[in-house]
Amino acid sequence: MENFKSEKEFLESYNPEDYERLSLGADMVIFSISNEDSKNYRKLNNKYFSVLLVKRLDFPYKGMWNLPGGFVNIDENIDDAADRILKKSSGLSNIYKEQLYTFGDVKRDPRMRIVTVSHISLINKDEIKQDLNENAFWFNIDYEEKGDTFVCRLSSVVENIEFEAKKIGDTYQIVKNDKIAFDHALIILTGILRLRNKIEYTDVVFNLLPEYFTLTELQTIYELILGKKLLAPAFRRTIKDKVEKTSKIQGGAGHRPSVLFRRKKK
Amino acid sequence: MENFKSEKEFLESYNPEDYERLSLGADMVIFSISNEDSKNYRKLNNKYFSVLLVKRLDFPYKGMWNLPGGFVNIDENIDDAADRILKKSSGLSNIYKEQLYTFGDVKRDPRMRIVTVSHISLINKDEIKQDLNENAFWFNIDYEEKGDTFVCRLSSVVENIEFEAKKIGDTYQIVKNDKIAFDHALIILTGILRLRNKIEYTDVVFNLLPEYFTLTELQTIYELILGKKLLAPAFRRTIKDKVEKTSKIQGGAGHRPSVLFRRKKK
DNA sequence: CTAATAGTGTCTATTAGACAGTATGTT
DNA sequence: AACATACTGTCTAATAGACACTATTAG
Repeated sequence: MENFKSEKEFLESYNPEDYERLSLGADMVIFSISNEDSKNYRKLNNKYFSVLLVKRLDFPYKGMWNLPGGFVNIDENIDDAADRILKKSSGLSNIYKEQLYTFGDVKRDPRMRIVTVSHISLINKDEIKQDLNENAFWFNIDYEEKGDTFVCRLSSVVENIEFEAKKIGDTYQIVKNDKIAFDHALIILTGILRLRNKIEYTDVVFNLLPEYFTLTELQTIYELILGKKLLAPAFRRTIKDKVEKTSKIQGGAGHRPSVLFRRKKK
Repeated sequence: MENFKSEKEFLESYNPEDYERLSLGADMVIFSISNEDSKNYRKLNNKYFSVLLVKRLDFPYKGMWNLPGGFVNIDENIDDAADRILKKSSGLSNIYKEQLYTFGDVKRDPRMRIVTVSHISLINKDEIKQDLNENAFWFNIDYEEKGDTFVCRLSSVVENIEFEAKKIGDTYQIVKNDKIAFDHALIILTGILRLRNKIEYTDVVFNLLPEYFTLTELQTIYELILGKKLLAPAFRRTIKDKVEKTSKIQGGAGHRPSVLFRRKKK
């Protein structure tokens, strides 16, 4: 190595082309809650935990589904690329997002070496004002774990998808999948697990909700994400410091109306 | 976009050079536990939570400290690059590691766009058989948090370092640092926080220990990483399902000898 | 014996789980 | 009135925190 007198001198002689380079992408696992109107006036709406997927129109994996994503530009921060993709897919800005994991196996993309920084994002999809891209659909997530096997069913108006993963040590491996492109099934799985874990010790759930909500709605969302039922008294006890009662009331259904709560700011 | 008849045809026409590319690195936050012999025959050894840093001999940031790291080769998985760097810095293979976070701000490296996938790794440094690189040193970590401020002191035989970060929302920002290169202070901080969090609900600690250890040693390591004292009876209660008593005993000091435990495998 | 650490018993406080019961809208 | 959900009271079980006490070694 040559001997440079100063950092400035070093930088001027430095040629980035000397190193092999690759492409960097950002993929977004955008989660939200979907409502299905109930036919029975007495019953509450059905709620679903859902994820946004886009149908691929081009090779590779043409006709299969993938996560909203794109390349990180050479002069763009990863965070900014993630925000740009979120904005493009939903029209929304200032959305909750966090980095999930970076997937970079050499052959994950058949075109060339593309490393992707995956993110999860939580949105209240009722805030989306624009129409979704015509190839983008919300898929309701239903998953179960039996021992080391994780089975995930994704259902939308246009297609039903099922994939399966096996836990080997600390990592999961996709063992069944024929409709999700690239390694995106693994990314979705990683996102579900991250959110399930994080919902227990953070306040991220509130990003899925409108400003005012009932405690039953909040509990249902916890149940959907955790994949199990909770007992109301215990749930209300643990959540009580995070929310505050408002004077608003949600009525209109064939049963006792519910008080609307709001996230408590400290 | 052209119309391709098959995935094969598409791939043959695809030119990776059409996209701007960048360099990918992998940096390793290698944690271990250091022992300092006690002068008083009655007293236990002092233990420290420590991290491996390397002095930079070249520009940029010549003379400052950085994490062991390197580039991810174009035909190399990120995991394999991380293992290669671990092997190079410690001589060890099959070490515990996990991906930490991907840092990719445009200007994080003055040379060019380098995105780095940081990892944490936990080792028992007594297993290192080879000499460390002459510019690599173990730094004992001592940190404290006061409100939103995180102060971290790193001390080694050759240098003492202090850096400070402020919490803004969910993220930390380095506000004082003059001896750590690049954004590596932030990476170290992120690693400490991740480990502190993870030690509470996983079994990763055991990667820092030899096969046989005393419960007091184990408790001390928890205390060092968590940055607070624990009560022995409560600690022993919570840890008891993860360890098993052996018939070995650690004596030789001026006090009651201790039973050696081992990690319980299921 | 003494200093220093190892290890246990037990009381109390806090938190989680379970279940039963009461309350209150709309049709 | 009846259904469906909203919401609360309270008992019990499990877990965490605190402290005091006993045990055991080298010198």
